Amino acid sequence: MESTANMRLTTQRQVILEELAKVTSHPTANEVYDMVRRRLPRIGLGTVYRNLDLMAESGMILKIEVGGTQKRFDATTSPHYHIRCLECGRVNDIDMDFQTDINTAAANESHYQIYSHHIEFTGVCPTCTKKADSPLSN
Amino acid sequence: MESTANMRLTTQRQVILEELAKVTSHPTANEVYDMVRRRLPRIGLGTVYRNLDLMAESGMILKIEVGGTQKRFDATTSPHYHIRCLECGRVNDIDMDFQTDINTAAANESHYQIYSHHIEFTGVCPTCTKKADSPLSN
DNA sequence: TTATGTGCAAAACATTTGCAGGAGT
DNA sequence: ACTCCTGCAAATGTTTTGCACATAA
Repeated sequence: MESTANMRLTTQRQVILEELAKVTSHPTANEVYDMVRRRLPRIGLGTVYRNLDLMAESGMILKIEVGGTQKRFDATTSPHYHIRCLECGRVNDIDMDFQTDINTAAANESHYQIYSHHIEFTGVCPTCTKKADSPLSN
Repeated sequence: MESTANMRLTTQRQVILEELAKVTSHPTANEVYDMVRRRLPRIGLGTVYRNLDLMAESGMILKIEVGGTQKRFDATTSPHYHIRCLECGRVNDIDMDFQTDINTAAANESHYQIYSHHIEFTGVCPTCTKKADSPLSN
């Protein structure tokens, strides 16, 4: 299930991975496409989607399913939580303790087999907070 | 921000709210549309989307932004968490303690103004677990 | 009466997919 | 060589929107 065995090392895949690793933001597929296109102008958006999904399935990267309209991707695969700005949609990491015991608590309350959990905080990022405070904003 | 003051009480809105309150599942806009259409065959999908969004903004219902491809809606507005089945996409409530102190922990780790948080568990629901166990599944 | 809401259809997005040709092993 | 992968474009699925008509207050 987490095998990279049959994955060819194509130029497109290398560049996608490199570009994703360069940033600490959590770009959408389209943002990755824009980044990669600067180096590979002929790459197709479909290829970016296909490869981001494949890499996420194989565990090389993380596909972040937070609120908002687009999925986001993250080269940091260790478990961590995210915070999303309600104004601009930006997503950042939250460096707090991983709640290891929370799955057990949930297992007691449901008949699901529980695999994992994710916490998403919502709020307003520093940049947007400044904008809202500024007298220029209206 | 949470005012229902200017919202007319139309038949469409009453029915949407009633149908949503009938179920404990967390239907997508399209599922609400199907439910409502049995009583109001001429209602438009756009009306359902518009009203679900308005009701969510006014706090009458909850718009659930979990993983998966569609947003979901919930007539239960008290704070609670959700679990999503990775096989069939179904979403259920998790009746566990609300982690009131978690926002403070996150506030210490970010410069965001934190409004709220949501926890989404992922796993396999009882129905899909049975299917996977069954010798008929392959 | 009149501002707001509705139905319908088209548009706007995000994502997936089919296929002919291209490239890694 | 032989599969797997890519670019391109079309298709799909979800949500939003413009507009003429309808309706709650």
